[in-house]
Amino acid sequence: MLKAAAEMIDPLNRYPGYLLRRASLAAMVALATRLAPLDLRPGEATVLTVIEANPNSTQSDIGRLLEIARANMAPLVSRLASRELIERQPVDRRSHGLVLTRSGRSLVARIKAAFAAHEQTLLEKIPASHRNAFISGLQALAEKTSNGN
Amino acid sequence: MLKAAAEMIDPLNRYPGYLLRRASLAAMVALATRLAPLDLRPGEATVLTVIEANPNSTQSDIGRLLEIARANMAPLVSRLASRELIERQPVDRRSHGLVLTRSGRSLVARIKAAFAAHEQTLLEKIPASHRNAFISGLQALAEKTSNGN
DNA sequence: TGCAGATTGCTATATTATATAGCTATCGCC
DNA sequence: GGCGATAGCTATATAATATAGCAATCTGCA
Repeated sequence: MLKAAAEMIDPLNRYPGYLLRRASLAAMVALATRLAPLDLRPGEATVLTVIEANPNSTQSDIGRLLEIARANMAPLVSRLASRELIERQPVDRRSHGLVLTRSGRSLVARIKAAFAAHEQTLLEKIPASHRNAFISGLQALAEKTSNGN
Repeated sequence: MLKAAAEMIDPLNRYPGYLLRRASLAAMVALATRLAPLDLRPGEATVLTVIEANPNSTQSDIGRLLEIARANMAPLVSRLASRELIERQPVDRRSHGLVLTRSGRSLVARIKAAFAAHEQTLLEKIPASHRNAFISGLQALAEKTSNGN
């Protein structure tokens, strides 16, 4: 009486919202797998690339950009610092700017290679003629709803 | 020295994988908000619509279809049953088929309306000329990689 | 200039989704 | 008849995310 999933009616398979979730989940698993050899989770790798692109940003700045709550940035940054991938440069007595260390810079090079390979793998699944429409659709859905936070 | 997120360089804004995650997250929050008045989370609402479309499926069947682990289906189904939205019909002494109760059926009608409104809201953000390419792109990324599970 | 209110980094905690391990009872099939 | 697979379930682990609150510090305005 076991029913194979393929034999069941899935009323959701045409729903963009459902597909979006499934696609995102699959991509996240693939990315996490790719980053595992670097001992980084996707959020950590992302923060490192943002620090490279915006040296001396505070962790609040980065949290705002990536929509990571301040409370969750603290342990994340702390772990990166304890691995000596980043350093905290004092900005004032309350905050500090984050910069990559030498080993952070070399790790970011590997992260960017992993990201590029990951994105390449995703794009390859989509016919070239659809890629621009696909990406601009994602941008429209990902857009923040104009709250300054 | 506060940097507005808009002033920072975001090296990820052209990455489909990153956009996918942001879009999916935004859509999930919107859907959860829409379902909150029904006291349902997205997964529960989804399971109810699948039961309607596939009456008498076992919870293992449904878990396979939606990729929800058996271990996590148990409490989910149990909660729906305790709210008398579904009933368990014995199939054999080991498993049972799930069917909607009367109140489950009327709730599913409201769920489907909420889903339709949600999907409509998502689609409206995408130019009509891009929608087909967008959806087929999502389908390509969401596709399971041919493992029988 | 001095103070009120905002911000920073942080801890602690709660919620939710997801994943693994393992258990018993039962089923299907050879 | 019995072995391996499956169903449902509990307990537990991991992770991402969210809120509350706190002390130190900063900023801007009266």
